[in-house]
Amino acid sequence: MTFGKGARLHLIDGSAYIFRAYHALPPLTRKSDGLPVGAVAGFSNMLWKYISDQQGGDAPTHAAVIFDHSSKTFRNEIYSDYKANRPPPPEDLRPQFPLTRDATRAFNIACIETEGYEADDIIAALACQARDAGGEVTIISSDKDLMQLVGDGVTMLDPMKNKVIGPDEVAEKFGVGPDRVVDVQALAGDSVDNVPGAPGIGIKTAAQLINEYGDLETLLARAGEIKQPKRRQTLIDHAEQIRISKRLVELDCDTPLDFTLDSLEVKEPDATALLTFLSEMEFRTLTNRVAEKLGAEAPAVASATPSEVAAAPEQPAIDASSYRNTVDRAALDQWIADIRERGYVAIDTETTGLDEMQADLVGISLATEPGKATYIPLGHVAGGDDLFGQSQRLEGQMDLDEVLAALKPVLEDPAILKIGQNLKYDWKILRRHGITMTPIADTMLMSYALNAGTHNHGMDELAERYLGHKCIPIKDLIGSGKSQITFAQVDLDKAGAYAAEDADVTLRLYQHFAPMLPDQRVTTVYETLERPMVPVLGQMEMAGIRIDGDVLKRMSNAFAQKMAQLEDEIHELAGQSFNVGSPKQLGEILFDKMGLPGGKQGKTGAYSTSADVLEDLAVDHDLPARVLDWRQISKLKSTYTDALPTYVNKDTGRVHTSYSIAGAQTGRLASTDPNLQNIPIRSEEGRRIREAFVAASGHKLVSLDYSQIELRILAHVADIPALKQAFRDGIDIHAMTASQMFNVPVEGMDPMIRRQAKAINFGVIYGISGFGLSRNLRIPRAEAQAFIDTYFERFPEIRAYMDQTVADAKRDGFVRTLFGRRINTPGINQSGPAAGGARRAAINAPIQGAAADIIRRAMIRMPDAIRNLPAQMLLQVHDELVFEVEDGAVDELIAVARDIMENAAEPAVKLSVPLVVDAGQGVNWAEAH
DNA sequence: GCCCTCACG
DNA sequence: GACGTACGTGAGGGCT
Repeated sequence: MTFGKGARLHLIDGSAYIFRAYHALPPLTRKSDGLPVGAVAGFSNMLWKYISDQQGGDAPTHAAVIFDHSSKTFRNEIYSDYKANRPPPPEDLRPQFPLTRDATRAFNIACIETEGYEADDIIAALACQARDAGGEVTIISSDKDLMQLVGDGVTMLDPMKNKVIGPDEVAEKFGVGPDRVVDVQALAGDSVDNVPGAPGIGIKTAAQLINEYGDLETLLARAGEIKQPKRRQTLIDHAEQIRISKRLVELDCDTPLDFTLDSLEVKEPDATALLTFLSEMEFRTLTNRVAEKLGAEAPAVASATPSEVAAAPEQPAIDASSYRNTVDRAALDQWIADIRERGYVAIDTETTGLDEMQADLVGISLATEPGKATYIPLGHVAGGDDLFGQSQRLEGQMDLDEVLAALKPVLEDPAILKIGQNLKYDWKILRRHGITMTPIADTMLMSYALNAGTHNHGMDELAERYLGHKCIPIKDLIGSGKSQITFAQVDLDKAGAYAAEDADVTLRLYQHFAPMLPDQRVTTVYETLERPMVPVLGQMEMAGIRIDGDVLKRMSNAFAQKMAQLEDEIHELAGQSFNVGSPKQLGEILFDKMGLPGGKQGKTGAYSTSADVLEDLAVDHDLPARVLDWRQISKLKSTYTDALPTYVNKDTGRVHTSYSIAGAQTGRLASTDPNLQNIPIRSEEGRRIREAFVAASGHKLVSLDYSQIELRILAHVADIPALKQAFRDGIDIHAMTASQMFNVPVEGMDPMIRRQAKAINFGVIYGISGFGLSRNLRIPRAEAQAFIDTYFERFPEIRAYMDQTVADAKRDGFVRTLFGRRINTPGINQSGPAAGGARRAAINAPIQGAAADIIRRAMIRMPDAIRNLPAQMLLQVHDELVFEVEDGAVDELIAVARDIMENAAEPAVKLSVPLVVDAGQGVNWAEAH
């Protein structure tokens, strides 16, 4: 097609892609030879995503990726310091530049660079030509220097935010239209590119001046009329420098091009060329993905590191058709003999659901070496509808009890390792059948010890990342949504392929991860903080906690009444009826109809109606105050009083949460289905929900919680003498902080002062900012910043610790807790706003993580310590453990459990501050806490 | 399935 | 000079 009317040209800013890819990804290297390829990988992924996204009716007819060629351009002749303070590209990025060109060509997209010109110049020339020929141009970049090109026929697209940048967006950024952007840039200058501009003038002022005088030349000619003396003098003194700046930022249409627009026509990628490139780069996931999409065979991708090869030589490909179901005793006995001989087995159970307390066992799969796996179907039924709602058991399955009886000695044999993925699930299922698996290994927890912070640890993700294998999705077997069936209804062949594959994959993951634990120095973490959690949490979850449904029911009714009443009042105040629960509708009422102050927020453009905002409005208005009340009650009702009773198990009459061991980045547990780690306590109405968590008759609930554990850890790791002494002396730590900061005595301290010190103490743990503290305390930002400055002056060790932690994270790509837990920090070397978040997370992780380690250590020792007491450990809430104890044994339990908790760090770590545990007891959780 | 909001440590 | 801002979670309801 000849370029002309109707043609659509996409111009991709290649250099921006490269740097974004480089900073967004950890420093990957090609496994076979160590060549750095992280940026190439990210770049290729972005190109692939771009191509995949361009399938609609407005897909481009022409496209090109444009690169910068060299750092010296004609602009250096205009101004020798242009881009002079830009650091050279990182060592490991440099060899990747030519590879990104290769990648572009492999994707069959035109690849353009010209000696002596920046990518921006070429983009400008192409955009002009294409526009003049009657085509439409989209520049894929968020570079502000390109915004001057926006106009008729030319738009930009921010590839990260997927947001179109048109004249309005340009005006929003620069305060002037695209045609005046260069004037503003000339005045404001640019520190990144070292464009001087006019000193003391930023974009805001520049836009104001240009809007007042029309354009830059008029402004410079009439500079003498400017009222502000300093500004006037600046413009007069620096007129020449400003004109040079304009020439630096200005892009013109006359960059010589040695090719035509027609040559940029979009072509289909050549499958062979593309797949060859990707497999040579050893991008396994992308190779497979591209092959699948193009309907081509993926070439083999080299993968294994030397240590992996040693662990698992010549693994056969994962092939679901190679497995055979085990359906008779002779075959089962053979498997058992094989397992006994080897001393290990990978195991996976298939059930009718996700709730281990309710799901029925449907089958068991086993694997003993890569490629050697089987499925033992036990409870499969006919799929279709049956006569009386009775399910028809399928032929060709062994008897469940017989199989379990045969496997039990193996599964409980202390000399045979049972390997699983998320083995807590299978452990609980089998425990319900009287089998207690031990010893165990868990590939999910191995990955967590190694890779926390980098990615999640589900089997499908691990298989894809580390084995280059895409597992059969469960949805392919049981469907989804309303028509979903249970695994019991899946036919035996399909079930066998799926289940045996899971065991096979688990075994391979085990072989992959096992040698890496010592390599990465996380063996101790895995062995002492991860693996032992499985039986401990398994028992806690199976114990469950009793809930008084009547109490919740009564509260729910009361809440319903109160909500209805509040709703009426709110509608009355609003003058119309609307859904109070809809932030969208509420925002429109508050800000459009009533005209209250409080602007738009967020990328969706919706009004924020968060509690923060409503609290400010509530000072002068009744409606937001009522909405706050309504929200609180609505939350309590829907999330707690209504939802909790639905989780009561029919058989046990108790609620059984499930803890994720590998869910949180820091080592904390997370509680789901239901979440029992966020039961209300801060408000009085909410706190009463805890009255419904009750002990069995003749028992009490006992709660033990660590006092200030994170601050104590901070005092220890950052080695802060004043803080450590205060903890040793048992002084009120927030009052002590306030006393040090504001030079007031601890005795008779103003509670407000103490409150502020407390907020700062917590803020420090989170990587404090003046902004955050000012919002939290509702004080002016300058005041908050002054507090923080004083704090760091009084406790300089904290600043040093924070700087050191961030430096470590930047150097290593991870931080560690006192106990060696490794938390990876990808993104710590990013630049821009995202870096702030990564920094704070890196500062917080060792503190939050060490606290998590300590309570894990206590929990792991607890079952043995309390084995002779009539007591059970039921819940963990980050720094709190909840027990159910017979009435007569409460005091003894408290003594024993407190001792374990207070000494949990030892002997691994000798803390320089004491750990203190507070205890409470009662018939319900509200009393006990 | 995403966003907003809010419950906890 | 501007950006976006406390760390870590899970769940329910609205809306598309």
